[in-house]
Amino acid sequence: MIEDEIRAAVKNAAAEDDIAISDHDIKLEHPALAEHGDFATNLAFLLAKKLRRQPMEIARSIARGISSPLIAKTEVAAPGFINLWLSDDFLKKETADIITAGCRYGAPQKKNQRVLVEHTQINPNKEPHIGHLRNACIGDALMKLYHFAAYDAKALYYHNDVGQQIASILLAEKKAFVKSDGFPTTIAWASAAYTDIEKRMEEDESLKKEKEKIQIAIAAQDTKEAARAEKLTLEILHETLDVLAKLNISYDLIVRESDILKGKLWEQTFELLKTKSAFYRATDGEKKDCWLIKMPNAEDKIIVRSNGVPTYAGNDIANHLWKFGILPDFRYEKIDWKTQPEPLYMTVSAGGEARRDFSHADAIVNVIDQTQTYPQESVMESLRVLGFTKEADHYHHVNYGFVYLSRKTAEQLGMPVEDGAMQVKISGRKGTTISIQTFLEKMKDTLREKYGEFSSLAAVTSGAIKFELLKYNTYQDVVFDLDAALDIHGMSGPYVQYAATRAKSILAKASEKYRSEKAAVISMLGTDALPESEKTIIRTLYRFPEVVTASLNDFAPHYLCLYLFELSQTWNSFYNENRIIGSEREAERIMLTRSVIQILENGLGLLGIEAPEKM
RNA sequence: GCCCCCGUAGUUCAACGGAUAGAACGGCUCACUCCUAACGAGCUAAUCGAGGUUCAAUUCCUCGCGAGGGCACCA
Repeated sequence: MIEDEIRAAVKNAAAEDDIAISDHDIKLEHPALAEHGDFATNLAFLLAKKLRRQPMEIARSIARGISSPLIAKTEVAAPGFINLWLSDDFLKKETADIITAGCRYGAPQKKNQRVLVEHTQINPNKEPHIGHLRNACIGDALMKLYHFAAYDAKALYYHNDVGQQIASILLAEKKAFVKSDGFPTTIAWASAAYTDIEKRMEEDESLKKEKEKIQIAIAAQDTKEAARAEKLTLEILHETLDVLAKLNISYDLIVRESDILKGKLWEQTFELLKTKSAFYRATDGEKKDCWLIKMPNAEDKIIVRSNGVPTYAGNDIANHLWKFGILPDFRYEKIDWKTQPEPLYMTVSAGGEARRDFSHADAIVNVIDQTQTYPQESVMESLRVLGFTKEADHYHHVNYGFVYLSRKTAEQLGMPVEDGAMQVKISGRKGTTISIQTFLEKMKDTLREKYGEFSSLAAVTSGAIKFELLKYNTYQDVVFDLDAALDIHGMSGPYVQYAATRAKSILAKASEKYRSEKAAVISMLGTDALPESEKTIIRTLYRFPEVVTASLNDFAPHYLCLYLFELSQTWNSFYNENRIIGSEREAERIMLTRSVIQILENGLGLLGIEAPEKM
């Protein structure tokens, strides 16, 4: 990459000056102001103390020695920055590279590592809402980034089919206080029935007891309750995945919690843990007879209840030991639900086939909301306690914040809004929840009202919602505003999509002779100096690979959103001021247009967003 | 009480310890016979407070204030 070459040039210059530095010392940044160059380094400041010399003097002396065909100009700026300008040759070559590399441009170096990305994992008693969708979008974007970097990445969906909320739903089904007819989907019914039965149980002890019986029956497996739980939760899961499939979000493997139980993964985990002193049994007090894991920075976490049943954290430790290939593998069965892209696998406890590609992970990424940081840390700590420190270090909890709805959006969706509230929290209990389906329909209606029916309506809706959910720091709570998401004027998916569409439209009109890759490369490498307006675009284009790498390293898809928006702005501004077809630099500008389209497509693709031909 | 996260224009968000804190929306202007105007240009306005570390702090440390979350034998 360009940065490595610049580092080498700086290093050589320093060496000439008898200053030994490693690549690691040279921090490069893109200055905020164009007048400070394309790259800047603060190297002189870092060396000043060590060398007992003035930063300015060091900077001058190093800058003098910098020589590279990539660098056109070097300047020293007070109080000691070294500023570098890229050469036209580099900018031209890079633009040509974008066209030759095509959809692979920006891909980080190949890593032969397996990453398991667990995301979405919605409990089957909840209708998927926009908060779940944020999770799915983050997970899916990370998956695409990993695939782009040629990791062996798999998307896992953890299917919780034995929890106590399943027992509640089974009870609700048996009692039929809420009839299933009248609900469009099983999940819509389950969600409503669950809320209803939970309320009733608060007032009725006998219902509670009945539920506990069901729960024990489910846990025992091999019972009719367990069979019903399996069937019903799979039906709900199927519906959930259908909704996500409509947004092109898909998975490779469904891990069923029931299979963790059937495979006795917990029992094996328990035996391992018991050999460690940081895992202990409380002998008195409130937590008498519970097994806990010592937490260095928090209260010790209960892993096994006093009745001997593991908590969720316990099963999750087992789950992760499996992921790293420490515990024996599951069996797998291919499932075909027609609506998801194949192949989609599911764990099974018996039958099926053996596969080695779903465990033995080099790294784990769990997209799980912020409230679960403590249990996640307990899983990580357990790995450490068991001596799997390398695995614990490669365990990443990508936490993300709540999605609130803006007051206006909540009102548009007909949700109850408290007086004076600027934002509305999604809560099943308060009745302020809204399904992804309903949300998407509302967005489509809004677009139809504004622009009428058009071919890319679905792509724009999907792009709008994904971009809006991905454009923020994951760990921040965000306020979702429907109009902002759809606003072509703002920092939105449609804005970026529109920029791509307009560029594509130019290409479609361009003369045939400019369309080939060869023509592109030749024209870009011409000898004329690049006009400033074109340079501005290329200066944004060549940063794409850096942004991809940073997004991946920081688990931060929002870097890509910010970048794509900036590129779109730069492009729109250029488009507005400069004629492309028919200009004296027609060939070069058409090729520039091609590069812009390529980057927008590559970048949007990583976010799971289409760049439509027409809008 | 302990732990975590957050506090930046009126609003929603950026900013790897760097140079004049960026955008977007809103408001106020301008522009629009021209490759998709669903575009573009300009103006407006902000780092919660007090110390400290540093050549340099929105960023790191300490304290305070404010908001959210966690500290379940729920998941």
